Amino acid sequence: MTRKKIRDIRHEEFIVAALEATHKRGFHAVTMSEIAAEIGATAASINYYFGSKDQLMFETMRHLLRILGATHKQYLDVALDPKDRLHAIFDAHFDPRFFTPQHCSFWVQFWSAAPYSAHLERLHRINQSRVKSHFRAELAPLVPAPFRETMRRILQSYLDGVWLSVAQADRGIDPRYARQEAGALIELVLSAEVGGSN
Amino acid sequence: MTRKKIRDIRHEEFIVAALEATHKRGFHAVTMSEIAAEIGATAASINYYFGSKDQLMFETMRHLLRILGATHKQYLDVALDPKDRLHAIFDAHFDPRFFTPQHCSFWVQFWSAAPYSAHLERLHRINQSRVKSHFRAELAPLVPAPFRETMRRILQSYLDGVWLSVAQADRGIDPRYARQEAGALIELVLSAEVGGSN
DNA sequence: AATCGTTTTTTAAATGATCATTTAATTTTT
DNA sequence: AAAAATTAAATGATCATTTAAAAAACGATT
Repeated sequence: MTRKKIRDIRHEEFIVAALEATHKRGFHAVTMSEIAAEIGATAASINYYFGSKDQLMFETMRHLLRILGATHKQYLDVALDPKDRLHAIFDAHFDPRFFTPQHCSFWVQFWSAAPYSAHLERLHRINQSRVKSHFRAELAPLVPAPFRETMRRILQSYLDGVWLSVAQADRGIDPRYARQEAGALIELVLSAEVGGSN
Repeated sequence: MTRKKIRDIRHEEFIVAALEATHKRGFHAVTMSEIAAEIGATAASINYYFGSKDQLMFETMRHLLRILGATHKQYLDVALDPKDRLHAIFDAHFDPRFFTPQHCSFWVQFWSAAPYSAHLERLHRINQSRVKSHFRAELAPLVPAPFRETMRRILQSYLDGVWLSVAQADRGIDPRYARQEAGALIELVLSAEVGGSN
């Protein structure tokens, strides 16, 4: 049953290689040869399979988005109440599979390059609005309408900021700690009505 | 009294040009010629004044850090109580002079490239710990010790995340709105003790 | 299982383009 | 006239991508 086509195997391998090599050398500095060398292959075969360097990077990001989506789904499936569902967003982003300098640094560098490529920008917009609508949906039963949008922005900016910091800290951050901290912020946000307008 | 040396004038001009051109074309994509063209000069003169492209980028970031520091100082000078002082950090980062796609996008791209250059990394570390210690100092009289470090991280990640989002939104965000939102987060953080441990 | 032709995969080398940087000469300022 | 500032052109290096050939995998036929 190991009927996997070579094509699919290579696809997977080169994407992993792209993540690794990019983390080592930087999104723009990394060369085709370096990526290929990561799996003992040659630059030309990247083009054979992906057509171009840009396309490889694009597919690599799509791969990250796919596993992020799947992970999020897993957490949603076991969420019991609205608060769990809100936690699920952070749990997914802070899942050990993702929450590594490798992924976060690819992520940050990719997005910071996005505004300069229609191709990448589109992917960014799609992902951004996906996350946005998830946050909105989960916050709806938890936070009264007047504050809701503000709280969403706060949570979302915080989330981005944490990834940014992981991208820069080469030792990474313990996922458990990140979740705990996110939990603290969620508690704050949910107590907003109580805190009132000081 | 216009005794400004040509050297200083060009320095200033090229830094502005670097910001503008980088915003248009991206940190890595932008070329020396494009930056020079921004002020009707030629690539060679950038090297005459700065020695290299990297050095120009480095100086440009130092310039941003300088005016951020000066702006922060201004706000601190009129702060009356600890809460004002905490606000001052956000007021500085969200000052109209800074809070533009141009600055934020240079900022984000620069930092995302920082881990790959000892030169840039050093600058990053210095700035990072500067901001960290400011946050710590301002939070000290406001938040009890057990929560303090968590709150600091939340605020700091949030701050980074907002800049990231401005870098990507090409129309920018109204500074007044950003400050208001930061104010809301500060209120949440300061009410933490009340909210207690749920 | 061995052979041979076909297709797929891989590579080494060639191509071509882009740039940062250097150099040497020119223009401008002092 | 000397020094400073500027530039056009040359240099040299780096890469992504293309090309053409080699190697490996495959499959049908003995």
